[in-house]
Amino acid sequence: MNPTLQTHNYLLRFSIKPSVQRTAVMEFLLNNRIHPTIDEIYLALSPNMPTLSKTTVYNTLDLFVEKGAVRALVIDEKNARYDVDTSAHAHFMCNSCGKVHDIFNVNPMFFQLPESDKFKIQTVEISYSGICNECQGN
Amino acid sequence: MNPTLQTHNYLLRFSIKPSVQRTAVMEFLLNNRIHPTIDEIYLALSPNMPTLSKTTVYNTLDLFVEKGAVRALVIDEKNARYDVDTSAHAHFMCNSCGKVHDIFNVNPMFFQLPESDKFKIQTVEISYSGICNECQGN
DNA sequence: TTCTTATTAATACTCATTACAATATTGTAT
DNA sequence: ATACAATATTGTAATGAGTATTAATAAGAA
Repeated sequence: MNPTLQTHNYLLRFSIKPSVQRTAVMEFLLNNRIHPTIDEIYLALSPNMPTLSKTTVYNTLDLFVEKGAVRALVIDEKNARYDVDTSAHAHFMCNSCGKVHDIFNVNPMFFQLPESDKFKIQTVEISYSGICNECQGN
Repeated sequence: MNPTLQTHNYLLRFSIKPSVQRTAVMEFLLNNRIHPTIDEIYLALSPNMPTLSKTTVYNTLDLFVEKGAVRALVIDEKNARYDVDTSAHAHFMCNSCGKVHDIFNVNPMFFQLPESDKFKIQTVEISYSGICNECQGN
């Protein structure tokens, strides 16, 4: 099974009709777990898809989020970032280089939604920041 | 001791020179625990300070954050929000009205920084989202 | 095919934030 | 007080992410 067909099926599992553009975006997300911004996705794909529009990348990611195939991260005040891994895990952003990394060794309890009579709590996001090793020459 | 003088001293504790503008902004933050945006602060103060510039509000908040008097929240993808309460607590944003509220009944352990040999982790932010009671007519 | 709908593309627009330059204020030394 | 230097404030312009709109294209059904 070639990778594109695999991605096709992946999209179908989320009830997303797999167009060429959607498949390309999803394939990029699956193969590049870097929590990319819209711009990074667009810049990565446009050389091989010269007609690709940035608007399409926006629309595609909105759709992926709506269908639950992707999580939008609110950790970088500059840009929205997207993560294909929707399982419970936290993120770290380096304040120097701006890269976002996964943090998996976080107690799963932390992702339980707290009880509240004031709010119907639906999502959690646990975000860390600091400096990555590359940025402190270590 | 009048409120302004109190705010003066509050700023001094963070090594912030208390100008008229800074005092007004801090006083607003102390008296309005609503995690306001820059615009909300500006709109609230400008009637009584007609010459106030929005740039000053930006500069002031940047300074407050730098001095540790205020925390910038990254929870609302639309705007930055600011919180004078720098103690360990989480936040909830309503996806309908956009208001941000404090969540205090979160296990203090959740705010401990995890060990990592890849990153020097310096801050945590725990953000919840969903729908508030006002927005679901309840 | 032809009609209809969904998707993509291109462009224009909005609006938060930043950059920059000019003015005003404050603190200090004389 | 006055002069000077440092800091703070203001106004305007620029940037750039995200959104809205509309036209063009592709896909699907009849």
